[in-house]
Amino acid sequence: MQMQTRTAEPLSRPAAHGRVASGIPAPAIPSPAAPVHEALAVLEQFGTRQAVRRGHEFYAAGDAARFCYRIVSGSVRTVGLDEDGRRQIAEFLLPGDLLGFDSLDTHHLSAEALTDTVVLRYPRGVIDTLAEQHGALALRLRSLTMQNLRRAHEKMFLLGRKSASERIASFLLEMAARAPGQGQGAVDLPMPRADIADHLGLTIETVSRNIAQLCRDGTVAVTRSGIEIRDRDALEAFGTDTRH
Amino acid sequence: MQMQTRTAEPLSRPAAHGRVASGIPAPAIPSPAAPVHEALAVLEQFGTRQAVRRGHEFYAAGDAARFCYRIVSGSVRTVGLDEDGRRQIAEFLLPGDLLGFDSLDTHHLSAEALTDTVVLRYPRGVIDTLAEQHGALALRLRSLTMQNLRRAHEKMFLLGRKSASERIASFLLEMAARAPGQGQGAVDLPMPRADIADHLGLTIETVSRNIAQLCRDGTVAVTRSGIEIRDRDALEAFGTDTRH
DNA sequence: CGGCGCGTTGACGCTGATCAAGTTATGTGG
DNA sequence: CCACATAACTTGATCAGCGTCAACGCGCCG
Repeated sequence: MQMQTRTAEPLSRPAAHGRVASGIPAPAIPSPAAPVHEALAVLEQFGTRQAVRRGHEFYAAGDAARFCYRIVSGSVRTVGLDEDGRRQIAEFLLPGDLLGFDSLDTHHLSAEALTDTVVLRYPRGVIDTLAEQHGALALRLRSLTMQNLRRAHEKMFLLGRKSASERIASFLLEMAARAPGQGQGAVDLPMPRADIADHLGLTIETVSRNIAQLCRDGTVAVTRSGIEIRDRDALEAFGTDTRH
Repeated sequence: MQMQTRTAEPLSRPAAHGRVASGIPAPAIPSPAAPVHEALAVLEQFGTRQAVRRGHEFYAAGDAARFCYRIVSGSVRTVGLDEDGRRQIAEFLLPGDLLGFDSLDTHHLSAEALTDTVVLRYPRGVIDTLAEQHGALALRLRSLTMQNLRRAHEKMFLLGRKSASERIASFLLEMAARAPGQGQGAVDLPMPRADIADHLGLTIETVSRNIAQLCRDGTVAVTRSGIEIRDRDALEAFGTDTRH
């Protein structure tokens, strides 16, 4: 059972039940973090602060794409669901990442908060209008979608051609690269094992076993809510030469 | 050993050897086929006709993205290659399809002609300039990239979550939907089995076996350079209920 | 304390990869 | 036109990687 927050806008909702929201309008907040391209700066003044609780969704597959978001704090997953219940997580989003810029009319994936999350929310209409006038912004948005497309192709390669151990290693290295504290060190994994599995096209058990293996080798250590990379080289080699 | 054609522009080349080309400039050709959106019509006048022989490439991964293309006739594959030699085919392109609109600076995949192919070629610079002025075109291009992104997500689901037989069925149905003569009937498969395998994340043998199975069931029939769908419903069900 | 969500570990079996022939198309030079 | 070479495809036997099923441990919250 979920407690309702007492705020107004019903813009986020629990993944399967009713609607719970916490939207707080806020004017013209300058970029609080993350190196976002200058052409996107024009958007800033139209951003509205919004908080979404863990497990609740920003939007569902099939919803009209009325807003775009930038993550301020917290983390998000974009989820595709099959009629058979099979799940595919397209991507995990961390602070600074942009969300919902990849749908013009209708969202084809749903977006759910992995942890309590705060975002800046931009109305679609404003973005499209601005883009139409501001050529540089339009180009920037196109470039952004292309980056997503490139990442999607890399994921297609990972899913189609890599072994389970390679997938795990790639994933951990990717998360490490995106983490605030670069290089060797702690990597936060705000998502449960099931989400990692559904992202990598594996099962929970396989994910667990491979991480356990990395632990035994001393390549990584599991921490509360994440891992710590002990031997980056070994992690990069995991699955390519460690043939079993 | 490959014979050189005696034309000028070295814009296509054999997949691994030297350079062979057949570029014939042609002014202002109106859309010869395919329902392309009107906003793209402004591009038409800048198109240059180019022929590429089977097995030769339009561009390689890492090349500067100097041109975009529209397929007039023939067929194309976009290929990602790994240092270990593992291959991933991102998509197959048929007449009417657009190629190379998904890279701003550098191509991250290579594009190779599956069969002798004719395209209309557009210079990048012209497209970007036009897009900057012509808001509707910019929007259309963004929408195009988003469509590609959506297809990429569907492919991620296919690769991550579907069984071999489901992948084959999905692929054949997709090709059937894109074929000129819709519905039940002949589907041309201009690509070798190896390409289908590298597209679906399978091996040649598995592809062959599954198609053979469909044949035995009477669901499809193999023709020279393609298949014919005999029972569309059975094909859609293949792998979801036919548990072996 | 007991239930639940999450994670780990083990035993087993199936799907699809691998290895190995063998057969049919495609093309090339005599 | 045929002989030959090579690529493309098919088919079978075997194997292993990973999924499935099951049990168990742990932390959290009511």
